[in-house]
Order: sequence, then C-alpha cells, then structure tokens
Amino acid sequence: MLSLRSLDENLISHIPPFRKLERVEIREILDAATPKRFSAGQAIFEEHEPAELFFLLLDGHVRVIRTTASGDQVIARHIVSGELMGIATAIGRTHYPATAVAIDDCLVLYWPRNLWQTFVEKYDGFATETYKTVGQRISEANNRILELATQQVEQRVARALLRLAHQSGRQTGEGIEIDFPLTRQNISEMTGTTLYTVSRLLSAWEKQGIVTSGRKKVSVIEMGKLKALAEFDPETE
Amino acid sequence: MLSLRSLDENLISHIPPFRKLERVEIREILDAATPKRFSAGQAIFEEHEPAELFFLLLDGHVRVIRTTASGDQVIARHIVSGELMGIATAIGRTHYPATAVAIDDCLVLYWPRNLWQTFVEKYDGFATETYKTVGQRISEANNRILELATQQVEQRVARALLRLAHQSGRQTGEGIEIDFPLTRQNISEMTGTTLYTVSRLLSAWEKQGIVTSGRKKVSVIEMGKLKALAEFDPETE
DNA sequence: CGTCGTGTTGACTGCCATCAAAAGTAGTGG
DNA sequence: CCACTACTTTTGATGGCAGTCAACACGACG
Repeated sequence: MLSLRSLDENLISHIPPFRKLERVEIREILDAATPKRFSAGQAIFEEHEPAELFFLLLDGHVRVIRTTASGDQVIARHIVSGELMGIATAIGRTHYPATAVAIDDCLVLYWPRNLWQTFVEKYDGFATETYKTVGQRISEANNRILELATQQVEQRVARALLRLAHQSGRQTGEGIEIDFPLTRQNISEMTGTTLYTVSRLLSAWEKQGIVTSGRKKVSVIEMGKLKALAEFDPETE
Repeated sequence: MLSLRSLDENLISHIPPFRKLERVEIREILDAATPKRFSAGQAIFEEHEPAELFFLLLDGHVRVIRTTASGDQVIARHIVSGELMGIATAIGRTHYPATAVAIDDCLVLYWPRNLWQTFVEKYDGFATETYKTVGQRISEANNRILELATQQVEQRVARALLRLAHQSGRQTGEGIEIDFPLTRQNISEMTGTTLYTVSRLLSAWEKQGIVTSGRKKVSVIEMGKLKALAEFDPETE
C-alpha cells in the first residue's frame, strides 16, 4: 500500500495527463493536491453534488454508479488506478453525473475545481490527454448503447467479463482473475440484466471450463471461448 | 432555404460556440468555411473515415448512425440546425465514430480539422462552449444507457418521441409534429426494438388520442399522457 | 453457532422478437 | 390518368429469451 507521506514525483509522472511534464511541474501539482484514503464501500463523491473537486485514483478500484428514479442501479464504469475521475468540470458540468464508490480500500489525490482551468492552461499536454480520455469514455458509452440495443444478454455478459479481465485482470495459475470483489448483482448492473440470469450463465460457463467463480470472485480461464461467445451472432449462424 | 451566397455574419452569430465573438472574428471564421449542400439521403461523413473536417449544420436535419458487425443499425442521435458535428478531433479522435446522413436537404459549413486548434486558442468562449456540448452528449449517452438497461420498450419509445418533439417539433393545429421524415424503423433503431413493436405502440396510442401518425410522420397530441407513459414505472404501481 | 449477504436452481410467465401476409401510400413512367 | 413498383405500415400467430418469484444452499464473520 502506498503511504500518505510518500507523495513523490514518481507517483504520477508516468500517468498520461502528466507524462509530458517536468519534475518541477509535477512537484507543483502534487503540492496542490490533497491525498485521502477511502475504505471499501465509502462514497468518494455523490451524484447531483456540486462538483467542487476532481480526483486522481492512485490505488484501488472505484465503481461509478447511476441510480434511476425507481431505484434501479446501473454501473456506468469502473475506474482503475491512474485514472482521473469526477472531471465533470472538464466538460462544463457543475455537478457530478454519477456516484463513485470505493470497491476496495482506495488512495486518491484531489484538487479543487478551480485548479482545472490552471492545469489546462499551464501544463502542456494536460488538456490534450484529458480530452482524449473524455473521447474514450464517449466511445465506451456509445459502444454500450450499441450492445444494449442489439445484443443478447449472453453476449453482453461475456463482453463485460472480457473488459473487466482486460482492465483489471491478474494472471493466476488457472487463468485471469478479476482483481476486485464482484458479485452476480454487480455484473447484472453492468449489463442490464438480473442477478439470476448472470448466475445461470456463469454456472453454465463454469461447466464448460470457460470461467471459474466463487463468492465475489470471477476468473476467466478460456479467453478464446469467451470471446467466441461475445462475438457470436445468431443471424450469421 | 438559405443560399450559398448569403454567408453573412448573422448566420452564425447567435450559435452558442460563436455567440461571444466579435463580428470581425465571425467574418474570419466564415471566410475560412466552405459551404456545401447535401440532398436527402446523402452521407456527410462516414464511420471510420479519417476526420479531416468538422461541420456546422446550418439548415436541415442529420441522423448519426452506427452499424454493428452483424449489420444492425443504431441511431446515435439527431442533429438539428445550429449544431456542430463531426467534432471527433475535439476529443482526440482521428476518425469519425459514426456516419452522418442528411435526412432532408441540408446546408452545412465545414472547416479543415487543423483549424479546430486555432479556433480553440484564438476565439474566446469557443472551447468552453464546445466542451459544454461534448458534456451534454456524454450525459445523453449515459441516459440512454440507463434507459436501455432499466426500462421497458414502451417507455423508451415514449421518451424518444418526447425528445424528438422537443428538439425538432413544430406546433400544428393538432399538436406537435416532428418536422422531418421518420419511419417506424427509424424509431426502432433509436430505441433498440423492432419496427413491428413500434408500429403496435403507435397504433395503440393513436386509438387513445395520444399521437397521430402517417407515412413517415408522427405528431404528439397529448404531451401529458405521453410523459406519463414515459415515466410509468411498473414497480411503483 | 446463528445471521446476513451471496449464490443456485426450478417453475412459471410475459414481453417482445420473429415470421408471414396483406393493405396503404408515394412516386414513376407509360 | 392509371398501372406499376417500391417502400412503409398494419395485424395476426407463434415462440423463446430472459425476468420474476420462491426456496434453499453456501460461506463469511462476529
């Protein structure tokens, strides 16, 4: 675990938005930052709150959640270490559009909103890199729309697992384990289905040796077969 | 219809990204622009093409479409006059993420990609306003994900119609008519359903006096009732 | 050892996709 | 002006995917 005291330049020098900066500049940025720990389950910021701060996740995993009027939850995305979050202000939003919850113990840095403008103007490459991030998130969102609109539940769940394995996977003896706690319910909230259906799919896949799973744990064993399921198109069959 | 010759400052002076600019600046921007007409059905730019240009729609309606590997189409959004489009470059994309097709006859202005950077740096408010636009599109995308993941087809179609009526509605004697050609198939591609289901819904609603519809035409008569359908939540009933 | 959160499985249901066929609407050219 | 064609829309019949409900099993943790 990273310590609160060791805010040295190496911490963020390799992260895209800061990569092109001089050590002095990184020093400035770190001096302006406040580090904070969040323990598993704690909310880092809440939907509809004024976006006073923006964050950089240094360690841990964060789930970004939106809730409907009727109480359904949808997981918008997962944030892994090295990513910025709560950057509503970058895109002209004054309030957070979603809630961010620490999945495991997290270490974040944060800055007041008004420093965003400074960073953009003062630090070369910061704007470009963060807008690239924004662009990627738009793409992701549009891809999800495409999936939800055109694919079957089985394909969507397969894709979700592939993305998680790719993004937060840890190689183990057996296969690739998703390295944060993940319930059937969580998966259903990522894919617009129910925990029952996810449970049935995982059971079936486990029988075929494609995945193994336990309580809040999922590992992908046969990447290839899972990819096949994700790309399977009943029309062309 | 606007003429190609009448590129005077009033054309764009009221549009958000340009609103704060001096007449001289607007003149510069217009002098750098190329106007072009597209007739109904023509593609303005295509998915996966390098994003060499960015556009401003001056008149007409544009549909933004994505196509899956299996040939399904999804309508990402509609663009109405006064909106920028093809601004992939703003968010660090080098290629267009979707295809834009003229729904009716359209008049657009376009600029080469490399002028984007100039606009952002030189013209005050341009960056802020366009990033606000980007932010709105992210919100829209996330809202659609929420809808697709949690709502029934009926609610999604109701919402889609409400949005269209709001965005491109024209008050008529009877109600609010969506002022561009719109088929059942189009609506189904906006909502992730089939043209059959949309047809059934519209028929049912027409019997209840909520909408009227004809070939490629839909009008909303009873806004209130349609809103009720859009918000109806089986769980709280 | 009891409790609570999580996961599994079976039975049932219903929404909505799919398929098929026919009717309505524009636009075209003879 | 009408026949012809292409597209759009409607409606019925059918079936299946996946949601819902219920009951139970399992594991973690105090």
